Amino acid sequence: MNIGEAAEQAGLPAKTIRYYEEIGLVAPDRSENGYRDFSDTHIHKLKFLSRSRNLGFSIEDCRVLLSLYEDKNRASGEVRDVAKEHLSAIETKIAELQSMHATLSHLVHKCHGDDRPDCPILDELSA
Amino acid sequence: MNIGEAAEQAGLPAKTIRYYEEIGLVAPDRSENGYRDFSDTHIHKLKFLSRSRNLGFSIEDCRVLLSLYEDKNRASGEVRDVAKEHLSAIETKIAELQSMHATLSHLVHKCHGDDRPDCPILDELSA
DNA sequence: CCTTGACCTTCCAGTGACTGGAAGGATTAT
DNA sequence: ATAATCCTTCCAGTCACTGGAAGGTCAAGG
Repeated sequence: MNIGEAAEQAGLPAKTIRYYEEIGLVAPDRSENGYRDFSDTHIHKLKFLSRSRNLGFSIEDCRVLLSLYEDKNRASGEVRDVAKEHLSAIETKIAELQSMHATLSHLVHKCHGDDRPDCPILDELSA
Repeated sequence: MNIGEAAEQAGLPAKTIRYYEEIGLVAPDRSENGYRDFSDTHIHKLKFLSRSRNLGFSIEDCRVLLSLYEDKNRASGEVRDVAKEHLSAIETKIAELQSMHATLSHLVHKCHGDDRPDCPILDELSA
């Protein structure tokens, strides 16, 4: 199948699929006319990538996960380690964002937000 | 003061300060030897930028906030709008991360994580 | 048969916000 | 005098795409 249909099936932009090929995540065949030709296996892989990326895994994580997926003798512990590492990165990020949110929402509440120039938000940023 | 001390005072890497100059966020003077020369006002601005960036504002937001800061007649409502917009972006991001976290921690718990190849995480990613 | 439009190809450049490093000039300390 | 440290500019790389240009291919309609 051509890249357009592959994109639709996998839920990824065609551009992204070309990029994934370029960095060696997927290797579609080529038709005689030079068009990429995706099999169901390729689509499967692309969906795997799409789901992994949606869970926030980096491309390099995805590469590892894919290779573990294709290694029928992998230890599930290895997969778990990658996932746990990523989980704690997510936790860190959430904590950072929550801290920003707390500070900022406090400031927004303190600011009357009208036509007057007096502004606690700027006061805090410049303090 | 030279860039090294400015960096220390502002809590920003020298490289970052040069970058901020390049994109027009700060405009230090120059000494005769060609070195950048930072006044207290410049340091103040750099600290402002550092704090804003730490709250997650984009560089373009920072540019707006700085110009509002320097406009003594600004309406605090404008500042508040920028901050509120950013707050809701943070909220969106937190929600996304929490959703990823929920899915992933569920999978991690389901995976026994030992030497056997059977792995619910990969099953889910490939499902 | 020709054209139109939708598809496909490659290649190059840009995004955000830095960060690293090379090559070389200036200053300071010994 | 020399070594260490600081400063300068410029170029390239990061991450994961995304946009666009220039051009080849294919299916449908007139």
